Amino acid sequence: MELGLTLGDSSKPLIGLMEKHPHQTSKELGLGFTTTLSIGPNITTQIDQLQHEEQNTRTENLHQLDLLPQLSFPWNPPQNEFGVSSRSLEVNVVPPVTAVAVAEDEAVLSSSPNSAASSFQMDLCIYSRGGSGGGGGSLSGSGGNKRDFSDGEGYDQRNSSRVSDEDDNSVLGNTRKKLRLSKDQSAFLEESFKEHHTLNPKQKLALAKQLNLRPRQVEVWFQNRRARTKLKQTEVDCEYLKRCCETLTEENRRLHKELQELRALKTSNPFNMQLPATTLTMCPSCERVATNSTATSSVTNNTSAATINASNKTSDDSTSKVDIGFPFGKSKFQPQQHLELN
DNA sequence: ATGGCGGCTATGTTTACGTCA
DNA sequence: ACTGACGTAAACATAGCCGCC
Repeated sequence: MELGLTLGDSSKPLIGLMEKHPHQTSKELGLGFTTTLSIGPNITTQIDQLQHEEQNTRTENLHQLDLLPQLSFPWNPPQNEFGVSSRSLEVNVVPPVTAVAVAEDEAVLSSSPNSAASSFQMDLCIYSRGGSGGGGGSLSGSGGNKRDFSDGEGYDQRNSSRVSDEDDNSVLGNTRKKLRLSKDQSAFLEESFKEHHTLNPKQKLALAKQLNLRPRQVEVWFQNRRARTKLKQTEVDCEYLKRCCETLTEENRRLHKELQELRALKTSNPFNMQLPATTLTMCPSCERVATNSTATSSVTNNTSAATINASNKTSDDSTSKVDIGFPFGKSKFQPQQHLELN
């Protein structure tokens, strides 16, 4: 049984839900049981890896490593006079005026009537969204949004797209033009995302420069990427828990059935129940009495004939009763010692 | 100590775009 | 070729947290 995450985030194939929600009870998570589950022989290794990686991640976060300059990607674009990659990207190339603005760290747009920026401002008039803050660049309609695009990024996008769409003469009014990132750009961002899931401002600027994008675009891409990763991980977790639940239900059903059979056997032929004492074991973790077949083996051992301690020869129910009911809620119970799913 | 401010992230929503029947 | 449904991803909106002053 293999559960994998395939969204370019293979570094974290499986994250235990409990680890991710250390302060939430299983009930809050909607699980209805408190267990640490183990599926497949590799789960411990995976968790160890994840813990190790998480530690690394924490270390990264603590030191805020600026890894970008050291990154070596399949292609390392040469720089043009703007300090911007001159590699030709198929789409979404920021026009020179925007590139300059990026290179100058989102410089305030020139108001010179003859400059390219002036036409840019004209485009702003076309593309400013109605009722969203006006031409000042602020998109905070309700005052709750403190991000007011003071760097003008949000409008660069419309400008660049407008320039690229001038040929088709499409007047889009209040609609925003959205451009797909090129494969190279996406791949580069993915590589960077593998290195670190968040960017500090320096890294953001460096990435934007290298990819010929605006810092805001890089920022948004990382936001969306994190969201996608989380969504995917949630789906994986849900599927994982669903399978665990199914397995545990089946195990519970099987054990109840086994218990019934034992009781029936005991009732019908009490003298044949005198069996060696060694067949009864105590689970070291949950301190519950269990038979050998369940305490040391796997749930796949369906045909095991559970035995009852021979010391209970008297057939006294109070002493010979074997509680095989699944011990949900036992805090010490660690199913990974009992369950192995194939 | 406290409040305002700016920067950041997480999360949810909107919307443009690509694909496919 | 055209079209509508649908999925995806870029962009946006909002709330909350944190550090700084």
